Amino acid sequence: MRGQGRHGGGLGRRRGRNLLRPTLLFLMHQGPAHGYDLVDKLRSFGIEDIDPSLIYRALRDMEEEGSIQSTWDEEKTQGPPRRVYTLTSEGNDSLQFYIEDLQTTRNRIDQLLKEYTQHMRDDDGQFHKK
Amino acid sequence: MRGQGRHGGGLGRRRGRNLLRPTLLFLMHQGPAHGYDLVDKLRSFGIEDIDPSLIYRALRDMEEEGSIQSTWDEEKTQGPPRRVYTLTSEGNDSLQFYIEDLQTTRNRIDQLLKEYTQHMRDDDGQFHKK
DNA sequence: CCATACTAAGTGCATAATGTCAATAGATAA
DNA sequence: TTATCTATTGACATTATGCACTTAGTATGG
Repeated sequence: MRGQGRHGGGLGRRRGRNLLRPTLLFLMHQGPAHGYDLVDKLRSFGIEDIDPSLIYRALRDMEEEGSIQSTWDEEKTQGPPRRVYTLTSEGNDSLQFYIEDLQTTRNRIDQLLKEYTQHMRDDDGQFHKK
Repeated sequence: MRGQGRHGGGLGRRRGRNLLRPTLLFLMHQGPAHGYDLVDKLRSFGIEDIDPSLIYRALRDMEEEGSIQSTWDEEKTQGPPRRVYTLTSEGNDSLQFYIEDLQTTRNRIDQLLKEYTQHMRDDDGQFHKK
């Protein structure tokens, strides 16, 4: 499996990293979906300059971790058969962890940006050699 | 050099949510500093469960990239000699890129969190099998 | 029928980023 | 002189990400 070994249900080393996984989990929280659709839905979250293989990979990895499950779609498609991914309750838990993690991440980014603009206002955009 | 080749002044692969480098650059924007001090100052930005070697490494890498410069401190210390790191104007530019990047990252996190709470309110916390 | 394009998913390899642990070495105080 | 804190560095392993390429089914037009 790619990625960390989970310990105690947390996000392990995936803490504080990118938005792909949490966004995927969120999308599947809304209902089952195919990889190909997810590639498209991710666009509206700003995840667009990404090779589709990364998304398929994330899905496979999350399945190995037990966050989602897949079966082949019964219905006829415009091409080869599609996998339908469904969130498991472990995946739902994982999503909760991600959400909390993202909240603290956002707070930290906020703090940095705030202190930055504060500093810029006080000191007029110059960095100080001394 | 560790890390990406810079192309056109952008952040390359270093975009997203890792706050170490932008925070370091911000701290040095306020004035020169030693690695050992920076390790400490980072705590107030929530960066505390981190091995100091990662910070020293980030500093060395950023020096190779030209974002900062170092000299050995003249003054006597409580231990071995210390490096003093100073932001360069390239580093200042880099900080600007990071700030902008963090703004868009925050917006995306915001969007995800908002849609998530929205979805939870509408659909009562259940994920949907169908 | 055949070329082309789109749909759908997966593989392999390379490189970049991150983490862990230990080593070195000066200063200080017991 | 042993231990502890200061200060930085190095080696090695693991994890994450990006890119190029492959496989294959379906649809469409000539």
